[in-house]
Amino acid sequence: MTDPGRFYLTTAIFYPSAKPALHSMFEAIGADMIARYHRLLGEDVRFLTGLDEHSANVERDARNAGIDPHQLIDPWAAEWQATFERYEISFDRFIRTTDPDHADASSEMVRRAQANGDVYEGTYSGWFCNGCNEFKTDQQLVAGRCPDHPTLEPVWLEESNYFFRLSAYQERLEELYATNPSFCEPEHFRNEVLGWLKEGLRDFSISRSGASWGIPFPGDDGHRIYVWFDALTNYLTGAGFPDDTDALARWWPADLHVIGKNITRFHCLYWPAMLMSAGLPLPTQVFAHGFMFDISGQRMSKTTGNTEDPNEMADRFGVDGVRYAVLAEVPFARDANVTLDGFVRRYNADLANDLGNLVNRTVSMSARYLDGALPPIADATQPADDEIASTAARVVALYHAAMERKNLDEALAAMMELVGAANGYAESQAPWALNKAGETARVGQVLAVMGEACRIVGHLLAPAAPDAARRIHEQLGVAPAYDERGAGGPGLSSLAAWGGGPADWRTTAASPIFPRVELEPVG
RNA sequence: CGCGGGGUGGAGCAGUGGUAGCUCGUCGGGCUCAUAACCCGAAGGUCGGCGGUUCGAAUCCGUCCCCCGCAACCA
Repeated sequence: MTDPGRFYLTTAIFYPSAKPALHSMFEAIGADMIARYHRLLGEDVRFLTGLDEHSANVERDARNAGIDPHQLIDPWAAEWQATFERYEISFDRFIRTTDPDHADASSEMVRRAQANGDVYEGTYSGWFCNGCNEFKTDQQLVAGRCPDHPTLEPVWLEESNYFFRLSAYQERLEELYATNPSFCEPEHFRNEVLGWLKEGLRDFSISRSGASWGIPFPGDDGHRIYVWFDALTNYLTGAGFPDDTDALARWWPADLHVIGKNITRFHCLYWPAMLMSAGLPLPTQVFAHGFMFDISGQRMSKTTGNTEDPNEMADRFGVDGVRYAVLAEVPFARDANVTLDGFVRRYNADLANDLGNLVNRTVSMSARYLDGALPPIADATQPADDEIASTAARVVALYHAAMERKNLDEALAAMMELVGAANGYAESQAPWALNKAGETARVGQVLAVMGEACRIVGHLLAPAAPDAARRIHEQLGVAPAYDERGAGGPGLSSLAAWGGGPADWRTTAASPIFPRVELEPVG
């Protein structure tokens, strides 16, 4: 039984290159919104992300450059971590699979599988490229040739390596999904997993010989641990496995693995089987998100050059702008076609025009008409006022429900509904006209309602765009209720309750929080 | 017949039996507190094709076409 007050979540570890592309940031940003949301709920959150560094490509590129793999990868890792930090990804640990404690964890997982009789020596066969010095899958080969070494004929090679007896877990995995279907969400990806399960599970290879880059295979120095016992185990390393029993008791099993939809097979079948073999409890849920595609439906990737540079985007419309635009534009559970212009339009429409302008007009009028002093919200009792209050309550409920299902875009759409209602309220109440008519008391009530709506919106925005949320509250004159990571607050239900504003509420000076961004001229 | 997802106004999406909705864009009007922002209204779709069930189908059934993903260290 895990402590309901704690929440341990992870992203997949990223396959490194010189610097992260937008699609990698998408997963980190989505997971970060979930992490921050749970901190806002008052939970003790641990958030793990990092890099998967034991790739054959890294070894090969380093060898070609005549350097140690670490010389190649360390600057990359520094660049990734810096970008994650710039993007306010509130990780507790940035794990690298080359970290020493991770080698211990991976080795221990292999040893446990061995002790449980789930590891055997078998024969792996496949197309081997002598240029790359590695096996290639059918899909990697282009017209039967290695794309990197088209002049070389790949050879069919067999090598002896170690296998994990996944097939032995067929029934237990079937039982897992029969009793606990939400282990894999969303449903359409679970259906796919169930399909694979129905087809029958095949043992998978867990070692490679001949490589020196990687974690030595326990009991056979000629082999390195291959992929999954290395990569998946990072989630355990990040929780203190195997030696830090206190941390492990606190954080394992994980509450949530956020992953890309392409690796559901490994997280939803391999991983639980590995944990069963090791005698460890299973995570609560694996959530697979969709992908971003460019406008023509092409998958974004560095090779096709159709991805965006997250640092350039942040230069253009701010870290929070990018975070929001990406989260709002892509349904987390599904694929989406995206464009840079689409992100800019989303930013302008939602953040600059609707939300930013709402805050700006509220704070401006408060300063101009009331010298910044907002009266108690309890004075605002007209039907229109009550209507905004009930809209706020309904929106907060929708927001929670959407977050519970990890429908991040839906949560933000709910937030925007309150923004829209508040802008409509401003129009119908017209405090500028009331002021002209000398109805000062009513002006105060209307602006108090608008300020209160903005205050709540700020909290709902905080997991997605933390810095912008801080600035909104600053201009409203609302003291920070939690730290920069969203922790230490009284809980979102009290923060987002109508009437939770400061007792003696003083707004400060208005200045645009989300400046409009011009669309770049075509061509 | 391998498995899964998808095909809805110019773009992106919601909608699983009862007058087809949202956001952006476009056009018209209003307001002037505000970031040329905000508010209201309008135009625009035979819901991939065909067949069927039903009083009634985007929604259920059948069939066909097209797109995407899938045991790979690609998010």
